[in-house]
Amino acid sequence: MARGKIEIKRIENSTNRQVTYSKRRNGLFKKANELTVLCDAKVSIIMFSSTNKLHEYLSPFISTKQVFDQYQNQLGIDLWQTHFERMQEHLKQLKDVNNNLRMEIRHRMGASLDGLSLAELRNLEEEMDGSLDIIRERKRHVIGNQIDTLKKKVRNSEEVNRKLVHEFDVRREDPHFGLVENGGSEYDTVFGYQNGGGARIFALPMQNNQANPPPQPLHSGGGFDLPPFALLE
Amino acid sequence: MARGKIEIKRIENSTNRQVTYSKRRNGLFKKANELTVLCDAKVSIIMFSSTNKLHEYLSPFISTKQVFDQYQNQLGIDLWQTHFERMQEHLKQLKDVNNNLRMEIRHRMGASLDGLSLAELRNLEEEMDGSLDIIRERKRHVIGNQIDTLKKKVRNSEEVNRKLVHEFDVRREDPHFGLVENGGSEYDTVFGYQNGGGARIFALPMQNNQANPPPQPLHSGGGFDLPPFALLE
DNA sequence: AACTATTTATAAGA
DNA sequence: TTCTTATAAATAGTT
Repeated sequence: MARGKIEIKRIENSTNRQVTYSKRRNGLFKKANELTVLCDAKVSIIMFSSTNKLHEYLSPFISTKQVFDQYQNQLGIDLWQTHFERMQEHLKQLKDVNNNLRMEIRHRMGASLDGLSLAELRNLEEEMDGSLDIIRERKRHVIGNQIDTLKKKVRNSEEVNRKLVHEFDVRREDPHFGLVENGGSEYDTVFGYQNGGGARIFALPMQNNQANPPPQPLHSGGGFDLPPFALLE
Repeated sequence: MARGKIEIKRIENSTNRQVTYSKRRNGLFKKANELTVLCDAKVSIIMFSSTNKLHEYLSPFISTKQVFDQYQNQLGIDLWQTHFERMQEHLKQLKDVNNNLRMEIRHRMGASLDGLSLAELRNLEEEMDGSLDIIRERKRHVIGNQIDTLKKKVRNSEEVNRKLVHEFDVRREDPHFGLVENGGSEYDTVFGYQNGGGARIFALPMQNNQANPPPQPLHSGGGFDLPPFALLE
């Protein structure tokens, strides 16, 4: 429209086309804006160049979403309808599955049995009978495990107790026991087992052998002043 | 832009505004179309007048939905995101519920019991035991009903049989029985009961009385030609 | 809706 | 890209 008329057909020169696109885009947006102001209208322009670059004009005080919602409203269409419908369908399916599952549970709880035929009732009974056997077996297994664990704990406890009683007896008969080098290591063994086994920590009845004074001071100030055989949590 | 410059601000005269809107809208759409052709671009213009009338321009060979999808793609946004997200959330919840229900059923089927504590196992066992009682009770009830129904059928059958035998006896003693007008209606009653009750169709155990020549001709054309005592499925 | 004086847009060139 | 400018196109106000 200047320096010569042009035919309205695709501009083959790519650079030219690009330039014209840019110029005319500005012109279009300017016109759109004038229209917005002069006529109090709402205008949304979305355009893509031949290289798919996006450009947008939007009248002030509105959003693209508003434009689109109003657009769909006035045309009475929903461009994303199928998408939503598919999700709705999915939701419905899940709800149905849900209801079926609930009904199955109800049956297994002995409720809503009115709709079941004799054959179905027999099936249900047999199946639940079998399941119950499995569950009882499992329960027995768990109980068995717990009993085993308790037995081990008891055995440990008895072992420790036995050794302590033995030490007690040895000392009573031999006041110089505390001087024997090997005496302590035995307790260490007990210790290690106790801790490594994850069992309760045992308050060691080790007398302070540092204070290893004259004849038999061991009993007076020794480790046996501790509360005897206390199991600490 | 002609016959005098105008200030770009809202046209207060409503008629004027309307006219200008119309003229400039045409101009805008024309420019948009030229741009589309010249530059091989895709343009979408959606506009609403001050009276909220909708007008749209769209380049050929594309759809408004395509424009919008591409628009959202390139901007990396989804204007309906929250809407979809809410549905997705709902879907997820339903799936979770579903999974929980399935797990509950699995437990009740004696599967996947490893995760259950002893207390839970005990609970499950007790509950299922109770449910099983209910189901067995129900089964007994259904069986009872069926037995009652069968008993009724048997009684009916016996009744029919008794009457037929009685008729047989009567006839044997009184060869002229067939001439009594009321004789047939009694059988109709029995017949009707049998069919209306949904029970098996009873092939009447009447011997082929055709071979009962001259004396009682009424029976020859009747319904008593059927094989004796056959129960039809 | 048509006309037209005038403004505005813009193609081509720099 | 931007500026310039001759010219085409758009359009405000009128009929």
